Amino acid sequence: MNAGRTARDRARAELTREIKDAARRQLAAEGAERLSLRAVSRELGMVSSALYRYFPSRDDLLTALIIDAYDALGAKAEAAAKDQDDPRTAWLAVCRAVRVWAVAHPHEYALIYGSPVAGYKAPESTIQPAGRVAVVLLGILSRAQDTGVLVAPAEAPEPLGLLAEQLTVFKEMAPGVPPKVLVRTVIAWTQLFGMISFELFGQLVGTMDPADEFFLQATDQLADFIGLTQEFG
Amino acid sequence: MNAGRTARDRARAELTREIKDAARRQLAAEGAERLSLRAVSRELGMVSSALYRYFPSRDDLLTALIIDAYDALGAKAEAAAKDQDDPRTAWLAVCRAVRVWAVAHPHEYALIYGSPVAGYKAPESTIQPAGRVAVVLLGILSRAQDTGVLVAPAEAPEPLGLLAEQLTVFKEMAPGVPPKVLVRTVIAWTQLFGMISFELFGQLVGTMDPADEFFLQATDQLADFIGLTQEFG
DNA sequence: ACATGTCAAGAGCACTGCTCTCGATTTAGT
DNA sequence: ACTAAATCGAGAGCAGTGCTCTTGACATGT
Repeated sequence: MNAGRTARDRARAELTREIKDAARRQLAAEGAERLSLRAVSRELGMVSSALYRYFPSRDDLLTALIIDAYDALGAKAEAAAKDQDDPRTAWLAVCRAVRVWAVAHPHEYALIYGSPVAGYKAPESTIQPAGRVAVVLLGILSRAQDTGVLVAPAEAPEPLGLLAEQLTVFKEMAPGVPPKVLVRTVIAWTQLFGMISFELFGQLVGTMDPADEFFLQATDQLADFIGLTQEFG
Repeated sequence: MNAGRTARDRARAELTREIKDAARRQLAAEGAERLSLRAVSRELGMVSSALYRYFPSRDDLLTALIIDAYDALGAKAEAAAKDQDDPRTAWLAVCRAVRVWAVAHPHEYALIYGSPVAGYKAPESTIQPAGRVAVVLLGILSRAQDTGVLVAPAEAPEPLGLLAEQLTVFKEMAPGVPPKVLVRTVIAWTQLFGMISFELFGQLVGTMDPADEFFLQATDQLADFIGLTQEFG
């Protein structure tokens, strides 16, 4: 049973990886819709039907790519956060890292944050990797709270009713952070990806393109909005 | 030359409309990727090749649907703005109208604000309709400025350099509105569609779903963020 | 050495977008 | 009113797609 022991197991793992690599290359070149099993098989010099031994369907191959993309982005976000001590700097670094990854892998970004692929239902296995960036952001908030550099904005209203209930998931991930800050964090979270999507999907062309300065300005203001104070030397 | 005079012209206009309607039905049922010319032709009881007399390619049909979608959304936004006197109320009404339309037409929303269709390059003709919602929002800002209910936030930094230059387009559409407010408007603009995209594309499932209360809360705070003050009875 | 499970290959089905040709019909110019 | 041009739907056909099923070769564990 030992994983990867027999030659067959090793060959299988290797080929699975090669298929995903080829698929990623196609994804980058053509986009998700034009990802074709036959083209992948052609690139690998095998027959299309053989791919079905490794991925039961095109959707399963897509799922694998989606999970890999979430994980790659999540890893970048985690790395960016770890490099910084000051929570506000960490926040900005994570925002920047997410954008850098997105710009470098636009098709993979579109795969996970763009419109859902037609007829494709995201399986359970994708939701955990999908949450990694949010976990990082909440971790930063939590640390800021602990070190006293998080100052809940006075003008932010206290969330009530259903909205307060919906925060429970986040409360557990960032204990001690005031609910009003959590709401603003969710706002900032959707804002972060909203900006990147607009940039990558061409909505900013003719106005805020290139978006570097706008992005810096926006994430900085969002840090204020959340209540992440500047640290003093 | 008189448009729509001959029987042929009328028949052509009619059929063009029917093709788009059928395509929209397919879009709603299956999504953009699965929009098939053959299926449309089947629904209309004609042969697939005949469709090419009306739309030179599948992409051209998509373009027509995209423009129609932008126009439909733009019309809703304009109507929502016209119904309100108070700028802040108008702002909230437009945000709400955009979301209502998006929820009612998720596939059309995905078509215009989701990931670009593979291999599809948006033609010039789409950029004017694409700007309608932004024009409405800037109009509200401009009116707020004129009536004195727009109070530029003191803590917002003054945009400099490239960022200040990129605002020129918006300055013309909303004369008199301070640059710092324009930057925040763009932030709010990306935020609005970021939230809706997250909601429609399933990123909020398990947390802020349903997103009604969150959306209300967010748009309200965004109004503050921009500087749209509450009006007093 | 043998039965078992796994593998790539190939043929085939029902689709797709798109092109071209073919007559039929309608329009526009004289 | 007659004719030439433009337009139309139909049909065949090409190259591509995802996917299924069968076949024969190979490696695996006993």
